[in-house]
Amino acid sequence: MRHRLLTRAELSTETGISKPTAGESVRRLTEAGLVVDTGRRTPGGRGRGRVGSYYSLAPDVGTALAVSVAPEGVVAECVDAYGNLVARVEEPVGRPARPDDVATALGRAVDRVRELVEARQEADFAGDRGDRGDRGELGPAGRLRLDAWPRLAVVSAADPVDRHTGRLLQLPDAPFLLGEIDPVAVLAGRVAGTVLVDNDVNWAAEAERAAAPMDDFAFVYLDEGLGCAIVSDGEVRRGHRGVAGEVAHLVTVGPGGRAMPLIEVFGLLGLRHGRSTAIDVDRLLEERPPEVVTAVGGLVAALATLIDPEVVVIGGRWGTPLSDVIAEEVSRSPRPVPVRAASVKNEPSLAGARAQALDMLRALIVGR
Amino acid sequence: MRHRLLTRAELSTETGISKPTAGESVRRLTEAGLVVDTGRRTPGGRGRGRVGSYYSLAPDVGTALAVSVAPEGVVAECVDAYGNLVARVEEPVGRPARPDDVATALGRAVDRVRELVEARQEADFAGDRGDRGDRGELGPAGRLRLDAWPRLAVVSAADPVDRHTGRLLQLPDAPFLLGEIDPVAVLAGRVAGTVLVDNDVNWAAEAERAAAPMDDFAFVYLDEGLGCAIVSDGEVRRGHRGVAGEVAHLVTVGPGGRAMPLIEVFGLLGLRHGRSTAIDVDRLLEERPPEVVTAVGGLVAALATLIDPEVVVIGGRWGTPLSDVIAEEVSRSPRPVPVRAASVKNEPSLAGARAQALDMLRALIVGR
DNA sequence: CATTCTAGTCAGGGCTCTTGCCTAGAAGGG
DNA sequence: CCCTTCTAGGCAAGAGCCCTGACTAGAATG
Repeated sequence: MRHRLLTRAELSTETGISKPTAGESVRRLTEAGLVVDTGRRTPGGRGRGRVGSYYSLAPDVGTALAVSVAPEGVVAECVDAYGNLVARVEEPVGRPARPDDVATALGRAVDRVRELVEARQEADFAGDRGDRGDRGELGPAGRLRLDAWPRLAVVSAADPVDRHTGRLLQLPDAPFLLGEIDPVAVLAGRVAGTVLVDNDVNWAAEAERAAAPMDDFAFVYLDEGLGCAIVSDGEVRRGHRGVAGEVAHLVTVGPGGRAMPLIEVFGLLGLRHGRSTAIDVDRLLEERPPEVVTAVGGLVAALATLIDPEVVVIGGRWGTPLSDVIAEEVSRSPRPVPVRAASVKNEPSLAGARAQALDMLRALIVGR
Repeated sequence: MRHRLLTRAELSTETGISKPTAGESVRRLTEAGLVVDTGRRTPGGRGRGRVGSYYSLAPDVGTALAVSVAPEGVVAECVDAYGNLVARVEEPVGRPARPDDVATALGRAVDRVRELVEARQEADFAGDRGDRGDRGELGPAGRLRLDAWPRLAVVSAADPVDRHTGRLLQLPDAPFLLGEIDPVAVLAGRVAGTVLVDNDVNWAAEAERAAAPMDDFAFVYLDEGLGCAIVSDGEVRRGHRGVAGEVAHLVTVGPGGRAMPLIEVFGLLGLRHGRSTAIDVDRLLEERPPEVVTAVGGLVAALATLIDPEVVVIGGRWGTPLSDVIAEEVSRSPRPVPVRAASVKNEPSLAGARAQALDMLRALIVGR
């Protein structure tokens, strides 16, 4: 998976397994249909010895789906076992997002991804036939009609997710952006295997961890919704129901030193959108009220005492630009903790979901 | 380890390994000195077949130490691989506990445990010789002079512990009961292998988990000091430095709805001992001020939002009796979470440390 | 005293791995 | 131009650990 193309001798040195065993393993894997002789041979130019045969994963080991579901719309990506992006579809949703619209967009995005994958396989098939035909070397792989269905899906949703059912959860006093949709039900008929759903913030934290490996940190996401992911001992910890880090209701320091839930601070400051429960990010960024910084400082302090993170990473549309001020606020507290802005800027949740999808696909291919 | 005494045939059915292989394994284990033929034979009375030979762990696989270090004093226990208590010593410390006194008590307790273990081995040795002599069957095990040194130690300390060094840490605004002692240094010359030190609350949570298996819960310990252990996905999570759950400084709801650190509430209510930073438990239990219940409610609410526990377990000298009132307070909050009193009443921290010591000893014996 | 039952052993064989050596086939130098 | 050198890959033999099935040892029972 890491090298894409290897001879048996290379596999032997790479893995430390002896040559005969590596050769025999490749034979068994080929027989099982997991590995194919690509027909390619080692170039004469490299070294002088005998030419080797390049093997690779069979083209039909399958693909995985990574999907991001947010109020703006749905993004669905299909990756293969090498981590290549095979297809990508963006499906916008009109604002305000109604649950039904989101669910349909999700279904449509995945359907369109499958069409793209099919088209691409068709093209590869034709190309393969052409190539091989020229060299008179049509491998068995070229003859297969491939299955375009992803073997699994990993979904990132911009709302709390029930760990066991995969359904989105409305928590009291928390913004609920997408509504009661059930991604597992929507994808059940569109994916061959598991559908894993989790909160976008948890996936973003996963991406952050991949970018800068850390065992213990907290990822605070400050956008229209408020979220937080907790990574302990190298894993995202989701809690019993899966709603660990749903910080909207955490008691913090409000205006005038009063104790109040974090989300209430925004209400008091008139920073919540009139009709929905979401935060008015544009206005917040204009006004940058110090009360908000103090309140977030309280959240970070609570994380520091309860989780003891190495660092608190701040992301989100208003969290990232305010991270400096928050860091300063926290540095003045009696238990300071390093605070920094998120390092993954581009679609962090999707990146995390994609990495997870790739991991799971590889495990599925390798595992028993 | 679970059965103490088994024949090769029993080992075979118990493990699912075939009889010849089980027999061969026992031969290898005996050769390696891990297992011995006890000389005992299956009683004629049970079944009719041929008599079998009972094998057991070799008597020299070693023991492990579990130690609890608290302001009242030190308790040291020695357990064998079966989980038997081999020796126990209690070493009181005069109050107020001075760091030097605690360190000496720790060393003395461990020394006395070793003396007890040695005495007991001497007795066993004599007994063995007597028994076997009568039956003319002196096994090779009886001849060994055993090593009384524990192979590892697990220490529970009533203060925050640095995860990497094992030293006790003074955190700002938190009670510091034992002082800057370094259990690893004290035990280095008294234990053959690893010395693992952790906070008493974490060990108590471990004991709680053993009593009622739960994957995600928080354990709040309310005594002279304030502590909290966080169990996520079946493991105690210690955080980066190891001070996760040091809640004394957590911002909560103080008198008059003001946001303030938890420990400050006790200061305002005059519930801290004059000279030390510890809480005056007796007075607290007399007065049972509602402000304390509200403040603890804030702590539980913070745990509920950040950790999403299945239940919050409350222990400690004043936490246990107040757990009902706290549960009621929490049930009125917008995010209620089940709250109950701790179920392990008897030396919970030592019980947790003992279980860990046993686990590690067994891993040491089995592992490579 | 033959039968029955259990503990333990023996023989043979399978699977997967190893090492050591051999063959195939290309490149390069005298 | 041929021989040497080098790499890919295959073959043979054997180690290690496991299995199944059949056998032996030795006690209790009727």
